[in-house]
Amino acid sequence: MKIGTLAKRTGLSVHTIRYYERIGLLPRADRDGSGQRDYDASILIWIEFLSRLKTTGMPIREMRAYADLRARGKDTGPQRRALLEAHREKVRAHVAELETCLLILDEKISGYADAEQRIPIDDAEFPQDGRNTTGTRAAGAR
Amino acid sequence: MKIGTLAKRTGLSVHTIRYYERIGLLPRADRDGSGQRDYDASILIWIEFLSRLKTTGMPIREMRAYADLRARGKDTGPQRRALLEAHREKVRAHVAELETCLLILDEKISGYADAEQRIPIDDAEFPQDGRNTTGTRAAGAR
DNA sequence: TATTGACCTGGAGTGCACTCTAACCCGTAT
DNA sequence: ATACGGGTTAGAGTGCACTCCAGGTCAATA
Repeated sequence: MKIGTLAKRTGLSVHTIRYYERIGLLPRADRDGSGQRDYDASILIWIEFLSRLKTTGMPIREMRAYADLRARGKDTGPQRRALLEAHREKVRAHVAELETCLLILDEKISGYADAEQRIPIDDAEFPQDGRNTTGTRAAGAR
Repeated sequence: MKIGTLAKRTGLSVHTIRYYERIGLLPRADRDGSGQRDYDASILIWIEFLSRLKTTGMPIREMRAYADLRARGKDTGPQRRALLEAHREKVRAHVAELETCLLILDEKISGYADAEQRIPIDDAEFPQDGRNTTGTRAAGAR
């Protein structure tokens, strides 16, 4: 598989794929006869996992640390596990924080909803912005 | 309250507070006799809310849009509400994504844990290369 | 009086994670 | 034969969100 295909399959740009290789997130790719990168399907799994790490907010330098351990292969299992466990805790903490923020957002939104309730469509007395309040008699007040 | 105090109370740096004012996230602060910013306690609530938005991943330009609506005051309630509702959906979606990632992390970590289980402390023998050939019995030959 | 520490401004610098450019090469289709 | 649609490199540029610096003012303390 060539780099363009890989890009399509992963959602990364070809630029990003080359960038990831340059910084060591992806292993140096095999080349075909004319020097072009030729990927094995197995790379898809690795990239997908990297994307998960990215989604969960892991910075690139940490992904690189993980990638480096993986490249060293044997005996680095415990370290990789420790790294992922530490990361998992951070993600859990972040999720908890987000849940709290969601509650606060809910409250704030309810506050606005209530305000809209208390002052019905009736606030036609600030016409200037022309917010067409749902088309209900545009020719109204004033 | 002066900027240093506010910084301490909010966890922002004084640099950041001035930066936020410059870009319009914070209202222009009142000044005391000698031109120094003098904050009213009410700013704490606004900053706390901004921090929530930030925690939930809202980019600064969007916080600014919200701050601008707020500054315009009257009649912008519905727009502010819409903005927050849209944001809330993004946050919910992100949380869901994180939950999925957590499951995958769990699996990955279990995988490493299992591997450590299968090869106890016994692998003090470093078989130099190649795939472990797991046969190193040590524990339960499987 | 001199020093200290906190404040002020405009503007430069930083780190991250891409993203793009210039100038090149290669194989296929018209 | 040449145009095109890929690929290659080193290196420059971008956008975000700060973060810091130089050079200054001001009030209080040693």
